[in-house]
Amino acid sequence: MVTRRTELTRAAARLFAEKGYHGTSVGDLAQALGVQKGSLYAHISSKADLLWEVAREGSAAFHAALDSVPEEGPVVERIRAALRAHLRVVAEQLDVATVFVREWRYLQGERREEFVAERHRYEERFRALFREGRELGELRADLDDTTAALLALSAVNWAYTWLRPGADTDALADRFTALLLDGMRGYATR
Amino acid sequence: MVTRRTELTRAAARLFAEKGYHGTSVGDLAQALGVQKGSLYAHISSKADLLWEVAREGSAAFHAALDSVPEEGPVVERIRAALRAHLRVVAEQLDVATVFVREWRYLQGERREEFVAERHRYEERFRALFREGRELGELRADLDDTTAALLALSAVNWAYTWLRPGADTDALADRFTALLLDGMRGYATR
DNA sequence: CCACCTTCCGAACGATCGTTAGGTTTCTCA
DNA sequence: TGAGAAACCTAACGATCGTTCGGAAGGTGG
Repeated sequence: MVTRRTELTRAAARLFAEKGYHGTSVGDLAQALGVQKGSLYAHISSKADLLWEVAREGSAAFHAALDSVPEEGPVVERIRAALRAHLRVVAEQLDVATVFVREWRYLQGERREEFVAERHRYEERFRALFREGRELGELRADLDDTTAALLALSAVNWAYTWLRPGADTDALADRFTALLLDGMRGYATR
Repeated sequence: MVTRRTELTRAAARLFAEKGYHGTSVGDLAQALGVQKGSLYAHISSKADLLWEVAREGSAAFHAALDSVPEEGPVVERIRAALRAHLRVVAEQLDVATVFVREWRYLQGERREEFVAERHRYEERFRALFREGRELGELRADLDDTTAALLALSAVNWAYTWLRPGADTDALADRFTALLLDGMRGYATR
C-alpha cells in the first residue's frame, strides 16, 4: 500500500539528493506532492524527520546488502560479493544512497550520533573482510588491511557521484575487485 | 599582505566546509570576522561570489599539484607523485578541498559550467597517466585504464572525509600506490 | 446516518534570509 | 592639511523560511 507518507519520503530523498537538505525547502517538498506546504504537517512533525528517515533507510539498505554476503567461503569471493551488494544499492536507490553518504551530516543531536554509529559499524564489517583475508592467507601476509579497506570503501562511497541507475553494477564491482586483488602492474600471481 | 577580503574568503572556506554552503548564513560569515553582516558587502557583491572564489581556489590548487608531476620518467613514479600531490593539497587546504569536492554543486549558471569543465580537465589529466602506463607497457596490457583511474580518483576524492591536517600524506599516497599497482593478493610480479 | 480518520486548504506566525543604503570612523598619502 | 579610500555600523528592505492552526472535504466502517 502506497501511503501518502511514503510518497513524501520518496520526494524528500529525491530532492535532498538533488538540491541538498538545506537547499530543499518545505515548499519544494509540498510542490513535489502537489499540495500546500502546511499540509505536509499532517504527515510529519518537522523537516528534520524526513532527513532522519531517509538516512535510516540508507543505513538499513547498506547493512541488508552486507547481510547477503556469505559468512563462509573464500574471502576473495566475499569481497567481490560485498562490492557487488554495495554498488547495487547505490544504483537501485541512488537518492537514498546519496543522502546516506553526503547529507547525513545535517542530522542533529542524538540522531546524528546514532547514524554515525551505524555508519562505523558498516565500515567495520567491511574492514573485517580484508583483515580476515590476510589472517587466512588469502591476501598477502604483509597487507595493510586498514588501507586496503579504506581504498575499497572509497571506491564504493564515491560511486554515488558517477554511478547511474541501470548500470551493470555486478560487472563494475568485478572490475574493481580484480584491480584491488591483482593490481594494475603485473598479472595475478595465482 | 593580509587584506580583509582574503580573511573573508578563508572564513567562507572554513564555514562552507563545516556547515555547507546553504547551511552558512551571511550572518555566520560576519560573526567569524567580528563584524555586522551588512559590512561584508564592502568586500563582496554576493554570497555566491565567495563560493565561486573558494571553488576556483580549489581548482587552481589541484591543477598546480598535478603540474608538479614530471612529464617524463616511469609512469609508476608519476602516478605515485600525482597521488602524493593530491593528498597533500587535501591535507594542507582541507577546507578548500572540501568545497572543491562537495560544495561546488551549489554554483549556478556560467560559473558552474566553468567549474565542471575544469574538474573534467583535472580528471582527464589523471586518467592520462594510467592510459600512458598501459600503452608504454609499465602497466598490464589488458588494463581497463578507465576503471583504474576511477579507482584512484575515488580514493583521493573521498580523502577529504577522513584525512586530517598534519597527516603524513606522502606515506599514505605510497600505500595507496602500492596497493593499486600490486594488489592485495599476491606479491609484485616485478 | 453518524462518527471518525486521513488529507488538505488557506491564512498567518515569528524568525531568518541575502541585500541595500546612508552615514561614520580611521588611516594613508600627496 | 585635507582629499580619498577602506572598513564598518545601523537600520531597514522584501522575500522566504519552517511551523501552527482552525476548518473543511472525502472516504470508511459501525
